[in-house]
Amino acid sequence: MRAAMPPINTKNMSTPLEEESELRRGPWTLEEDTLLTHYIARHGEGRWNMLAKCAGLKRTGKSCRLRWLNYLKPDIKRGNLTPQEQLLILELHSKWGNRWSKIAQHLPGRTDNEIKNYWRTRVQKQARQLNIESNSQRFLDAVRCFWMPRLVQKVEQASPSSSSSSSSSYLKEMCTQSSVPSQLSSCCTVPSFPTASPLANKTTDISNSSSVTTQNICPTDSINNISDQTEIPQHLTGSNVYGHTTLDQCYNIDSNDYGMEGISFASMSGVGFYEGTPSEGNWMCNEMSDDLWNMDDIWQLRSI
DNA sequence: AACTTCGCCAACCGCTGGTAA
DNA sequence: TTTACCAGCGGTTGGCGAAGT
Repeated sequence: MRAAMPPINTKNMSTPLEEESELRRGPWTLEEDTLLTHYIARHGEGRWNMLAKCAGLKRTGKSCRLRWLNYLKPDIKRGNLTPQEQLLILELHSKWGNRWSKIAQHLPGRTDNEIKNYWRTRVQKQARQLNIESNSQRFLDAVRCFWMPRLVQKVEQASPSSSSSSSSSYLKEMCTQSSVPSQLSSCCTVPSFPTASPLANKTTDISNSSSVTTQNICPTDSINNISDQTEIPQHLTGSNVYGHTTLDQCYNIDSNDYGMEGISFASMSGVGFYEGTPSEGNWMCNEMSDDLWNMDDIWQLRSI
């Protein structure tokens, strides 16, 4: 956690109007944090504009609210997102799109800002590296076929105490820990990767691989059944999500092609998804910095 | 050691919807 | 019904530290 610093940058320079009203901007100081925290402890949150004045803060109500919700609130969780949380974000984003606050409601202690930042810095980075739009169906497919199984795997690895070998039990646990309803618990089993060492033939067209057993990963119904009192726009759900086919399709990891039917190398090649040899920087083999979605990692899984 | 680039994330901005007057 | 205000949301910016050269 970065310590709050006094405003020193130009962004914090007050305009004449702001000087007149003495409104402060930029990073919060410890003193301001204390003022806000103590005031809310005594009077509760809400009515932010009034709160800002009454607490003696030279901040807008909006600024106070943001500071409280994203930083000072006692139940804010700090540190990296767990694989469970990442998985949940990917799932819920595929369902709801950029509804950050809505997604955050299912990740206790995490803020919409944090999730939004995660998406922008981690997820969209992968999209950039794959040279595809982060909201495209291709990217969605890639997320489901590679990243999510990887996360499920991580969840499994992180929970060795569980007696069940099925990822669904871990996800049940995950759903129990978070506020996600248990409907999600029926989803997500991991594809069993072949045991042959993958690293020797990274350039092999994996659509030719044949020894993967079929298992389902996160049926859409499970996600769709997440309790949701509000209407979900049609374009964000099911068959119309991102203007494409149903979410279910890619969840079926086919025994012959890793569930790659929607993300085949042939279909990728047309958009630069897979072109040339590993040394040419194609998406399979370039050095992705994010170990959560590194094809080397994915290949290594096959030898587990 | 100095400089540059990159990634993270706190905070701001503009917009929207709800509500009270 | 209209207007003004407020809370909340999602998009964007920019500072800082880490990593790379």
